[in-house]
Amino acid sequence: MKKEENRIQEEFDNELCEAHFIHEDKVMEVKKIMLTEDKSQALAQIFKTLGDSTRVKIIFALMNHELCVCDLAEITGSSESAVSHHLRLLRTQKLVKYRREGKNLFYSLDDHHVEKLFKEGLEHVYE
Amino acid sequence: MKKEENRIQEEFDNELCEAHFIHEDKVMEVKKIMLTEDKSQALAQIFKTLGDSTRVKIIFALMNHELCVCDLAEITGSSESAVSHHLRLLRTQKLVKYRREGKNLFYSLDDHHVEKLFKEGLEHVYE
DNA sequence: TAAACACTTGAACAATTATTCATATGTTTA
DNA sequence: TAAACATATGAATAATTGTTCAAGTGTTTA
Repeated sequence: MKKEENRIQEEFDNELCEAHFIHEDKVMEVKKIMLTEDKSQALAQIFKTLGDSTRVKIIFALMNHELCVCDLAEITGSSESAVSHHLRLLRTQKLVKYRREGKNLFYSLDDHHVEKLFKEGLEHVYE
Repeated sequence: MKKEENRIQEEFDNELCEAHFIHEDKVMEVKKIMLTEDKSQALAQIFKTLGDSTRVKIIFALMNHELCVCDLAEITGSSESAVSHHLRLLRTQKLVKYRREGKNLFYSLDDHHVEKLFKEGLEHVYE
């Protein structure tokens, strides 16, 4: 993650030597349409969330069944605590939701947009 | 990343208390179709690669223009060295390629499958 | 109502990853 | 051929993240 100081330093650099960049026209053009810092980070965040093999397994499992934490622990081969931490992350990003039934919390997917993204990724893995 | 010892421990646990898991039927069913460890990690790896805002910017930029390292450094607002490290990662994963033209290396995308994935992610960000 | 159960949570630790810095490589230009 | 340039790279550091462990919450059951 980039620090504020760097951005300032870099803006300072720009003023001193604008002619330094090889393809100013292309750079300007790309800069015009470039994603904002917020969008870039939001996009990176989604991918980051899917970028862990335990969470990949959790999502794959939930694409097929509503499941409780200990089911997911068994399926993914991780501890219930680890799974619970992952589910918290997925929950705060609104990718999963849950309902309580007695002692169990049943988790399911809460974002079919991400499901589409996930399937697109799957296709890549299967060539 | 999960350690080998854990997997062994957990298989040991299974033998001792199989009846422990709440929804054996669902669990069995999901286990049957579950991604292999390799596929899960490969899938996680793709997402992980896209899960960094600097790389997001690099890919977005390259979707629009073939660009050299110092252009990308300017566009993303990171140092040339940092960009170069990111490009190496993208290169080893065959997401980008480059051609040399004099002193410059021009980078471009090398995997339109990932481009599709990226665009799918973009749609998510733009709601 | 106490014990058992399913799960959550915070803190600590370990592993991974991004960035920087210094140096190295390959190319062009003076 | 030396200097300048564009980029790559390895090592070091800093930040982030995944997992574990111990303790906590809410629910059911004996």
